[in-house]
Amino acid sequence: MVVLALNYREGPTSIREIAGKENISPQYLEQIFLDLRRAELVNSVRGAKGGYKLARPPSEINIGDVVRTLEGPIAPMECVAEGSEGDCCERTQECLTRGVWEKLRDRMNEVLDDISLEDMISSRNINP
Amino acid sequence: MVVLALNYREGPTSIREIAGKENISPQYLEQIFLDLRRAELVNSVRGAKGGYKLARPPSEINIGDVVRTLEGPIAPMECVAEGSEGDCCERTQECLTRGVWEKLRDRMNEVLDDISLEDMISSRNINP
DNA sequence: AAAAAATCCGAGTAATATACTCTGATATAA
DNA sequence: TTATATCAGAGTATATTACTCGGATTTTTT
Ligand code: SF4
Ligand code: SF4
Repeated sequence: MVVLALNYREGPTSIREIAGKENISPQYLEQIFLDLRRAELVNSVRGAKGGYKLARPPSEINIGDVVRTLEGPIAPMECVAEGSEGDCCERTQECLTRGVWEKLRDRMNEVLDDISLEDMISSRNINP
Repeated sequence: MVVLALNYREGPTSIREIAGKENISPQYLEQIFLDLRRAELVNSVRGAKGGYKLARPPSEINIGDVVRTLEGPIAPMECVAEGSEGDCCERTQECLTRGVWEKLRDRMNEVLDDISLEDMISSRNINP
């Protein structure tokens, strides 16, 4: 996604190109981009001279969206993951630990939702 | 550890007792407590009527210490884990993503280091 | 003294997740 | 027509991790 952000003004970028730059196998990268496209974070152009490009400007795509798309809900424990409400453990009521995971989960999402691809390529807002 | 915090004034608590309360197998719990003792978060008393007790008051034991002891370094990616400086990836210099993981790692540690066992059993400082 | 109750310790196992590959189909440009 | 791409689903293989097992040691109770 960082490579696509850098190429945002250009035409589509092919998997081959990105895979070469980042030392990832094209086949694996392909799976990743399929998920990104289904989540509408990128658009695809099929056929020769095709490839992928960001669906929105880099400033409007945050890392939280990317990570949640590729890795699922951001959570330190299954029981506080978005979508698994209660079905993971029967003692969610009396559990004194759950609150910790909820707080951690919320901070994690905040951090990642607060960084955009634009921030990453301009190295702003990440390390002071 | 929450159970030990609740029993802090009493004598040592046995694995059997905790395992029963929390629905964990005693054998597994044993392994966990061995690590906690080696990290000097708990003291052990061997023999009949023995068990474990917190090495310090609940207010002086934070969740970060417990988690790092049992799960290793708190980090969203291997390459930003404490102790794996550089040896995980050769492109740490030009990597634009690493800064994100560093920031996330720091915030995660901050959250967990800021919650003590005392906070958990009194349900303060966790959920407003 | 013997038995019971507990921690100590090193291995070993089994299920699961995840990183990654394979094969083929479809679409588009040259 | 050919080369270059994405699309798609299934399969594999490795590593982690949750968990177990067997036996030794220490202390209390009988
Ligand atoms: S016991 Fe608490 S922390 Fe553990 S899975 Fe259940 S609700 Fe979550
Ligand atoms: S490429 Fe960057 S984020 Fe990935 S392992 Fe290397 S340093 Fe870490």
